Amino acid sequence: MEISPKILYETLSKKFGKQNWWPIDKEYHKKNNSDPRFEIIIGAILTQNTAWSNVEKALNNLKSENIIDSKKISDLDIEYLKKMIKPSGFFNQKAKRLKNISSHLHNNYHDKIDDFFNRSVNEIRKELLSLNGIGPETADSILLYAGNKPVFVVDAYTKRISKRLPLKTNISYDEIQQYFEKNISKNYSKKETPEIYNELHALIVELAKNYCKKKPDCKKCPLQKNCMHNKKSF
DNA sequence: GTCCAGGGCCGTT
DNA sequence: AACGGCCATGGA
Repeated sequence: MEISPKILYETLSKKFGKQNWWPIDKEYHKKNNSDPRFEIIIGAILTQNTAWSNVEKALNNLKSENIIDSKKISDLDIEYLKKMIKPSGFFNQKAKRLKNISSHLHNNYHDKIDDFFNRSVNEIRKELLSLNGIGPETADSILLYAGNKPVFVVDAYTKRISKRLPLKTNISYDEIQQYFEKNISKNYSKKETPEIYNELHALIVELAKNYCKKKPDCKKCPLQKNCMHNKKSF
């Protein structure tokens, strides 16, 4: 059976249900009158090539000191910040990256995340990519999950699945992204695309963690009928 | 002990 | 343009 991003989304959402990304502690932000979008920005950097369970430990350390805040992080002693985020790994470079984007938001937008996001996707994306430590996936995660922009996030899992199924796309970041966005925007209304991108990326992560692993577990995979990966003819 | 995780940078070819 | 080494912790 022919596979497309649309079929992928329908099949996976039937199998796994709603994913409710980005995982966010809403109670914390209500209590502290802080902006959950900034927690997403921080989390997007901390989770670079890192298991989310480790990111949660780092985020909890920051929350216990109530420093999920762009001004506070840009003022914070970097050695102290390293200690706080240590469980998330790569803490030397990540501490720099966190201070980097925090001071950018503080200096240029006076910590007003609304002003940062209230522009065109292209403008925001270019600005994010210009910051050291923010590549395409981190930028797009911030755009989609914090900014609610219609941007599909490509990660290592998406590349792996695209290659195995295979989907009719090359494996570069931009080509896969355009392929998904073209197909989804063709099949759904403009209003619902951010939500579809949100779910689909999270569903792909779920699929890759449980079935389409490095060593694939194809026996009960929900895409077995669509996938050519372990078929003899392929 | 080994492998892997919701990447990105930098140097080499 | 493409590729490899590097960054680091914690759970399986």
